[in-house]
Amino acid sequence: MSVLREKILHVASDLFQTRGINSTGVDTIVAVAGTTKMTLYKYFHSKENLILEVLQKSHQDFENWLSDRLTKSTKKPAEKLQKLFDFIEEWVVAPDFRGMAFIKASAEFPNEENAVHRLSAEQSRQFRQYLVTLAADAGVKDAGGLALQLSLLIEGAMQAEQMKRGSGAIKYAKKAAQILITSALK
Amino acid sequence: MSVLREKILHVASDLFQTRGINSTGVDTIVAVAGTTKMTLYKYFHSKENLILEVLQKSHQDFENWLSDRLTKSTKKPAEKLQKLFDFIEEWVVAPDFRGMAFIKASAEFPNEENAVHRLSAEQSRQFRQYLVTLAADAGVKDAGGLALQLSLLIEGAMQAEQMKRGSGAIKYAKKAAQILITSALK
DNA sequence: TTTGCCCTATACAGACCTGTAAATATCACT
DNA sequence: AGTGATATTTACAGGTCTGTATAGGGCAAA
Repeated sequence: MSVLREKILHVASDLFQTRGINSTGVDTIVAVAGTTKMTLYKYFHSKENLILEVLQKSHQDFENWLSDRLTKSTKKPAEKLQKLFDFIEEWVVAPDFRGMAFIKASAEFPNEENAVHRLSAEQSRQFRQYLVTLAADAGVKDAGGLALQLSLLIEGAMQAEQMKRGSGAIKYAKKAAQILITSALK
Repeated sequence: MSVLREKILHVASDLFQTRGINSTGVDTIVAVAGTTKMTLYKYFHSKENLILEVLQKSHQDFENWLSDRLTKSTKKPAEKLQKLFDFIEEWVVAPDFRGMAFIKASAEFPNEENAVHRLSAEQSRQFRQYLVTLAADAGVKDAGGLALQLSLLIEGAMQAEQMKRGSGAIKYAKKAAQILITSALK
């Protein structure tokens, strides 16, 4: 894959998170990436297409990172659930954390028929599904229920942290998760 | 206050929620409201000003409604905390629910120095502060902690519900809240 | 040197955006 | 009838947006 293509993806991702998607023009993207619109439109045929690719990359990066981290930390399914929030916290307190991409995207494109909104909803569903397998492997009875609750805590904490850095939301989310997990395992 | 002024506020609030703030032009607002730009700019001197007023109105409407509902339901502080999620659910499942305004606004204006972002953050803080008093009155020791956790659940559930209506997120948020409240009261 | 390929530079079309100007219309009140 | 406040109409200025057209630069391989 072209180096320019990846550069554009990376720059666009950064600008979308820090300035908002609709407030970031393609002119700004190519200027920061050090290329021209012609090249951008060669690789991504429209801005909407670029947005969709940025979303997918962001989501994949996050899920890959989390999944790697979890599999390397322990092999016992029950412990994975316990470690989950440690890694989420690690992700959130990283200096380049800018919020969860699909949450912002769905806010900027509220129309349910819009392609960006649909992808965002799909990614949210996918992430929750990943939590379901974690919970099920750990022996939780209502895995779907616990996964949904944990996803609310995670997405809520990320939302809170990007709204006000250092709010400590993730710390309390972790404590809440501990209680909910313990309760669900009984 | 002028009837046209209120009409503009109402229409803008609706359009901002359903189409997004940046994607809604003032031309569209005045067309739907049945008036003209001149009138809009007489009452609200800029679009940013209009956005800020819409945000404040939305937030006040929500807090007034919730506060009224709670004070009328019971006088025992401990019961208020229990009833809280019943009313939140009632609010969320209403057919005209479109998500929490300040969450979307902060996503569309991520810059921390932006006036809209700052108001959103302030409203988020304000809502959490309201939960703190509820928890404190109910005799919770770490009222701030529980309030933060409940706010994560509420904002997460609202986010999930506006992303996909009828997701049942609020039901599981309620169950989680029950567990967290019980645990915090011990 | 020529061919082919990737990228750049620049300009532009057409649409939409916010905000304003100036003249006109409506209507209540005196 | 006349006055003043309020709202409408139409037009426009100046800017930004997405997407495209056109011409050329740089470089590797034949």
